[in-house]
Amino acid sequence: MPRAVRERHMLDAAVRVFGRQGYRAAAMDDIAELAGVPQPLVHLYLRSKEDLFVACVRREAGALLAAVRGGVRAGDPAERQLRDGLHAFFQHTVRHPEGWAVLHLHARAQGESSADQVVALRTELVGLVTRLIVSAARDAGGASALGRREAVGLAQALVGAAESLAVWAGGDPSVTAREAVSTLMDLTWPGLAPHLSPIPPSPPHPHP
Amino acid sequence: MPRAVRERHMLDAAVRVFGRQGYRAAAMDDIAELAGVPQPLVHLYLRSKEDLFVACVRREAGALLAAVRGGVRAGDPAERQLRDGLHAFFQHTVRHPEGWAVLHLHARAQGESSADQVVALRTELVGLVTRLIVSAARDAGGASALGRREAVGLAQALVGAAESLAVWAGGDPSVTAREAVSTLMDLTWPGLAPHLSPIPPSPPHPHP
Amino acid sequence: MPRAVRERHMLDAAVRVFGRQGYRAAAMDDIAELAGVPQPLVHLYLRSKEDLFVACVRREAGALLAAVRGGVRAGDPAERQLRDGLHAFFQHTVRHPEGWAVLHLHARAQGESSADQVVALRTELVGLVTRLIVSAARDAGGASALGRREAVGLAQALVGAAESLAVWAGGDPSVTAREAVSTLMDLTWPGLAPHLSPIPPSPPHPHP
Amino acid sequence: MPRAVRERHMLDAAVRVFGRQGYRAAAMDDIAELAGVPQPLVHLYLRSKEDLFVACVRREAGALLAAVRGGVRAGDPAERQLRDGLHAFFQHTVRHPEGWAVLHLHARAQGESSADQVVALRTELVGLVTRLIVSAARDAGGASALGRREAVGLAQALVGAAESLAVWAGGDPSVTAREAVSTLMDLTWPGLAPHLSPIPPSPPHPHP
DNA sequence: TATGAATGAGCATTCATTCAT
DNA sequence: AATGAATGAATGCTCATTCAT
Repeated sequence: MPRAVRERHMLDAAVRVFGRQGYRAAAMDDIAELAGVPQPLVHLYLRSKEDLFVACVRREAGALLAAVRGGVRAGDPAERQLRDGLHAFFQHTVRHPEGWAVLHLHARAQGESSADQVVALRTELVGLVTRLIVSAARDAGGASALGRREAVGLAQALVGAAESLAVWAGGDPSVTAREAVSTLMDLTWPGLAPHLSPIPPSPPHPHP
Repeated sequence: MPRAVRERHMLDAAVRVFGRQGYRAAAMDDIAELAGVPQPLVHLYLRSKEDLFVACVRREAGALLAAVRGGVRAGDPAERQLRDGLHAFFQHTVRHPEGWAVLHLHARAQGESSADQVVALRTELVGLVTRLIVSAARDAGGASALGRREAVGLAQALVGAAESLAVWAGGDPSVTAREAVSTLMDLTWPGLAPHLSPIPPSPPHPHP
Repeated sequence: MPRAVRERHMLDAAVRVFGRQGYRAAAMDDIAELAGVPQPLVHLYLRSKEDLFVACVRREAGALLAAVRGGVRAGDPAERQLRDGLHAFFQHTVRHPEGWAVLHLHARAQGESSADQVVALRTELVGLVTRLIVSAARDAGGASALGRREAVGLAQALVGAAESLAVWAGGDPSVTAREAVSTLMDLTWPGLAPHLSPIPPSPPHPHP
Repeated sequence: MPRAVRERHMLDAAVRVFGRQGYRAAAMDDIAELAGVPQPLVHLYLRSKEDLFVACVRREAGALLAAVRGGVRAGDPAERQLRDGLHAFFQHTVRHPEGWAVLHLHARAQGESSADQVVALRTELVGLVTRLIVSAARDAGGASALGRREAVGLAQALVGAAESLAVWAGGDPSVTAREAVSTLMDLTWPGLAPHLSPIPPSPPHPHP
């Protein structure tokens, strides 16, 4: 069996165990057993428990980010991009609950190196949203003055709301990704739209 | 020294240590030392490490909830109540970073009993917001049909956004509680208002 | 059982195990078992394996040095002091073979801190002999020019010879401490005496 | 590359690593890496860690013995032979510090098989000196009765003194091999000479 | 009641050694 | 013959918890 695939098995197992038990409570023995390999092999491949954890976090962060990026088409209008990005986000977190738990629950509470990965992920996501807002606002002409700092604040709030809904959707199977998107867009698009479009779409929510 | 005050010292110390190190990494020795009591006394008063942790979570959750409740006046209009509640929330989390870390970072990741406390806290906060929305919507007449489930979703998103901004404000001293409130209200009030007022109050952002 | 005596038992056991197996081969478990205490207690009392080893070395070095010092009377003539010191040295090393093994065999080969203890012990012993030689030479008048460096060299050789004979005597029960003293004095006194007495001591130290 | 030379490289590396770290602390990995060969090859050639160590000890013991033997001319007078042998001894130990460390510091502290090699080396050296003394004494006629046992004792002391001076010279570059020889001869020759020369050669230190 | 002392269980990590090629 | 890969065994150490006073 090639090394790469063995290593992936180990990471899979590690994400599962770390996601369920947290860093300290997770035993290297359990991870090795779940991966079906002798425990020293885990050390041979991934050096130490901390390195293994950081590798998990990095992989899951990368996967989530890729999912979000992959769900968005660059040329689309801002609202479309936002909806698509959120949809991809919810779909990914719901489909990978342990990875999401590692990122959202455990990685921030453990050593610097793993927390940094999460900070980087958040920075990336916030940046994505911020860029979307800023560039759309620029297209909208000078109508509304929206500074960089304000945009970042809005993006922080948006990402936080999305995380919360991801947990909500993850814990209740009756909540679909699509519903989470609608909920979040209903709540925030009216506040966002005026900054992003030249003419207020005469009634913001046209209900004839 | 009366038992109650000794016990409070222990909880203070425990919140500090748990908040900084997390559940597993925190050593009972450290907590006892910081509290200035011999370590078996902690067991005598709080039974076990897990019980101690749950007690911390319960106390901090209660304090946060009390702060939010205390910041709101019942008769005020919905927007006022929301703003005041958020302000109290941000102020409390910023002023009690270790307690906030225990609640936000660690409590959800450790055993059922502590996670339950956080769920209860969230349920309470979400309920607060939900009741605000629902009752305001009821006052607004049948204008907009907003079901309980939709209201819960919105509240979840709102609370999540608030948590995110609390972390943001906690990590950057230049961000005031007031700015966090504005940011969140700017983002979400336009989406909320139509449901809460009889007449869509002359479009929130008047664009002639 | 008082702490001091428990700790001594641990050191006794440690000296035995370290003396027989060397530092790395010695297992903390073995030491604890031989001492009749649970293994974490050893860590509680003596912190770490290295600290335990250093404590052993320090104790054995101190004991050997005390034995040598205790065997010598300050006012006696140089030859008498040398004989008595050597006798005490051989007697002690033969009676405490494991302690001697720790000092002579293992302590110099392990970390700095333990090697330093041995260096200190040797420095002390060499200093003892050097002072004996130098002061006796001074008493002898300017007859023979014996510089400090030469005296140190002679002392180094003497101590080395003594160590070798200690191993010899330790390995062969038929060799008594007294015989080891005679052997070493026969070999070295004729070379030493001329430096230490004004007139080739028809009686070396005339006591009228 | 022929097997013999590969094997020598391994022994070279092993002596370096063993000399610096001691038996247990030395890792087969380090030795293999320093020798520039894959680690299983070391096992293939030298069977096991212990065998490798014994091979090192045997080689270094042989080299030291050869150096001493090579420094002495058989027909020379006893004093000359002793001086030359010591000179060769000091020169070799100073020039091969790691080999000397293996022999003097580590080999005696590890398993029987390596300790035996050191015993054999010492026996050889002691035998060399003993034969020198005994045969010179025999030449000297019955003047002094020097039994075998006495001769062995003297030789033990002499070799021990030499070892001590070797360490002294090894640790202080200002001490030359020649100075070490002088020091040791000054100390011991007066005690040795009477046994080795027909007529106590007009007392070594003339006492009228 | 309160405390100094003790202990049993668990865990990450290292290393010599051996397969499978 | 020679090597990359794998593994079983062992070890130092920490910590929550409980006695004995």
